[in-house]
Amino acid sequence: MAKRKPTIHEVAHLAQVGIGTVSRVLNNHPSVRPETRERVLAAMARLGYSPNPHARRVAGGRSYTVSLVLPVVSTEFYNRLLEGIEAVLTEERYELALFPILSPIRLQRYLESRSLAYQTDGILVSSQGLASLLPDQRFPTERPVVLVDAYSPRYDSAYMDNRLGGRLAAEHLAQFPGSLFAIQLREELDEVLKNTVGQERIEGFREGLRKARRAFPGKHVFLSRFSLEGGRLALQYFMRLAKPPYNIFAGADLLALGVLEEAERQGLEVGREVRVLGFDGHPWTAEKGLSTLAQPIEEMGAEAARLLMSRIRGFKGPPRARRFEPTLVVRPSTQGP
Amino acid sequence: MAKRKPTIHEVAHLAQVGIGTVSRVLNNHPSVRPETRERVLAAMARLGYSPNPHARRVAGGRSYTVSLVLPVVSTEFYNRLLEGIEAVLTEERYELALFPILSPIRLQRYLESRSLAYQTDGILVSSQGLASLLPDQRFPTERPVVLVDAYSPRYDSAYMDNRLGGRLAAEHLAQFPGSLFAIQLREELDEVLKNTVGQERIEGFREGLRKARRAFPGKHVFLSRFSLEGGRLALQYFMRLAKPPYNIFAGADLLALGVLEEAERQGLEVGREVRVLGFDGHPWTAEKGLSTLAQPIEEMGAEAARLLMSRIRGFKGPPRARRFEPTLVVRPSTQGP
DNA sequence: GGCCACTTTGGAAGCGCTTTCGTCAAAAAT
DNA sequence: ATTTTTGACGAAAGCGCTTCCAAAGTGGCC
Repeated sequence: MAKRKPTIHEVAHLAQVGIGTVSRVLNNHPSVRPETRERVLAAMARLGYSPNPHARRVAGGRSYTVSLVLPVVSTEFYNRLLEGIEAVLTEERYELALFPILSPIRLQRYLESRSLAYQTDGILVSSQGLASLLPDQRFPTERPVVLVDAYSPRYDSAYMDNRLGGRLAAEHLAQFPGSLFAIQLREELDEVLKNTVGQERIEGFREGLRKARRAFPGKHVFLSRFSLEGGRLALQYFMRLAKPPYNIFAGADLLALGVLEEAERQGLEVGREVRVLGFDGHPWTAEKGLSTLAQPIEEMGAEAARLLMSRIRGFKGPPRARRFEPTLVVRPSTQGP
Repeated sequence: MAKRKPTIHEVAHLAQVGIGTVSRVLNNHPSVRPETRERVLAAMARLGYSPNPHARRVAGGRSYTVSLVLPVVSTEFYNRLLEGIEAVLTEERYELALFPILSPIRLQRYLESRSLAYQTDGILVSSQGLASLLPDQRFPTERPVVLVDAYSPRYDSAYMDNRLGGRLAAEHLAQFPGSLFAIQLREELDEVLKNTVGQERIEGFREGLRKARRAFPGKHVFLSRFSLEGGRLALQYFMRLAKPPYNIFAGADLLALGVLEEAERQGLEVGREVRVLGFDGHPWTAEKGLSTLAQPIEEMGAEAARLLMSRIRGFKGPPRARRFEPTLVVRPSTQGP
C-alpha cells in the first residue's frame, strides 16, 4: 500500500529536465545553471524525493560511506567527536558507519570483513590504542585510513596535544601555594585497547612543573580509572599524604568532579584548600565551576573527516599531521569562590 | 592496477551456467540441482568471488541489513550479545549495522534519518531504556522492530527475566548464616537512557527473601554505578552496618569483583565471612571463583534476530515474547574455599 | 555576420545484481 | 504410448542511479 518512493525520473519529469541534470544537481556538479538547479530542487521538495543510496553506490562504484572505528569508552567525548565528523560528511553527502570495537578480536574481524571492501570508501580510526593495532605494512584493502585522536607517522593524523595540556596545567597550578598533585587516567579497557592520553597528560604536567621549579614527588600521582569514584579516592589518598591546600591536576573532568564531591564531604573549601583542574572541557564543567583544559574535539573530528575526504578524492601526498591544542579555562575551582 | 572484482558473469561463464543460476545459488534458492550448485560454488571459490552487496540491494529492493540500536554501557554484555545476533545473520547472509546511541538526541536523529528508510530491513532495539523511548504509535518507517533485552507488549521481545535472577539469588543466599545485603546497579547514562535491570534484580531478591522469611532492611541495599569501585565502597558501607558474615547479592559481576577485592584488603575470608554472588556470568568469573547468575545472552540475541527475520519475511501475527532465564552458578565465593 | 569555444543539457549505456518468463527435458499421470 | 505436470535453467528485463557523449545553446571576437 505504501506508495513507492519517487525516483529520479519523476523529478526530472516534474522539473522538465533530463535525468542527467537531476543527477548533476544531486552531486553538486558545477555545470548546472542556477535557475535550472532551483527548478530541480523545487521538484525534489514537492515530491519528497531523496535518492536511493544503494542505486548511487552501484552506479557510482563507490560507497559514499566512511567508517569510524572506535573503542567504547567516554561517551561524551565521542558524542562531540561525532558531531564534528558528521557535520563535514553531511555536507559531502556521505554517510557514517560506526564500528565500535569492543575487543581486539572485533577489530581483527572488522578489518577482514567484506564490509570494508564495499561499504566504505575510507576509514577513520580513533584512539591511540586502536591505531597501534593497525597492521604494520599496509591496510588490507586499499582504502585510505586517517587517524583521529591518535598519531602515527604512517597515516594522516588529527590529534590532540595532551602533553601541552599537561604543561598548561602545570603553569596554572604552579602559581598557587600548597603541594601539587595529579590524578592519572588509566583507561578501563583491555590491555590492547588502552589509551596513552593519561600518561601523556601527566608527562606534560611533570615537564611544566620542572620548568617552574616546583617539587612533584612520584607518590603525588594517583592512578585511577575513568570514574567519579576515582576522584574521590584520590583526594582521600592525597589527604593522607599532606595538609591543605591541595592543587590537583585531574586527568579528566569526571575525575575532577569526584574531587569536588569529596572535598565537600570532607569540608574542604574549593578554590582555597582544594584547587582542582579537569581535562576535556565538557559542557557541564561550566555549571560546576570547574576549571578545565578545553579540547577542540569537534574541530579535530571535522579536520580528520576533511583529511579523509581529500584522500578519497585521490590526494597522494605524504602523511599529514594536524595538531590540536587544549586551552585553559579558569573557573572558581582554581581561583577561589 | 587492482584488478576488478569478479562479477556474477564471470562465475556463470566459468561454471558453464547462466547468471540466473548463479544468483539462485547465492540466495539458496531451492530449485538448483546439487551438482550444478557444486559447480557454481567451485567457480566462486576459484575466482574469489563475493557478491557486491550494493548491487544486490538495488536489484532486490531490500537492504539485506538489520540495524541494532544500543546504548553504550557494558562492553562485555554487548560483545556477547553481538555474537549471538551475528551468528544468525551470517547464516542468513545478512549484515549488521550498529547504532550506538550515545544520547537521546542521537536516537531521535537516527529514527528520522534516511538510513532507516534504505539501509535496514528491520531494527533491533536493545535495553529497556531505549525501548521506552520508542514512539508510542508506530515506527516512523514500516520496518519491523524487535526488542532485545527489553520487553514491551507492543513489539516482539526477547528479554531476560532479571526478577527471577533476583529470586534465585535470594534462595541461594538465604541458606547461609549472617545478614543479607545487596548492591543495586544504577546505570551511569543519561536519565532517559537508564536501564531498569538493577531495579528488577533487587525486586526479585526482595521477593525471594520475603518468601524465605529472612529480614532485609532497606538500608541493606547499596546503590552503585557499574564500576569496580562501587563494589569496594559497598562492602565498606556494609561493614559499618553489621558484623560478618556478609551475604551479598551484587547486581553485576564487576560489582561483585569489587567486593572480592575489598574483602581481601580488609582481611575478610571469602566464602565464610563474606559471601558474594554476581550477576551476568562473564567468562572471567570462573577463574575468580565468583558465584554468579549466568545469563544466556547469546541465545537471547540469536532469538531476537530470528524473531526479526521472521517479521522481515512477512510474518504478521501479534507480538511474541521470549523469556530467558538466568541460572545459578555456584563457585567458591559462596561456598567456602 | 560568421566562426569558435565554452557552457548547459538530454539521453543512452551500464553498474552487478534479482526476478520473471518461457523453454526444454524428464517424471508423473492417464 | 500420449498427455500433463513438474523441475531446472538460460535469457532478458529491470532496480535507480552515475557518467559519458553528442547536441544544442550562448556569448565573444574578428
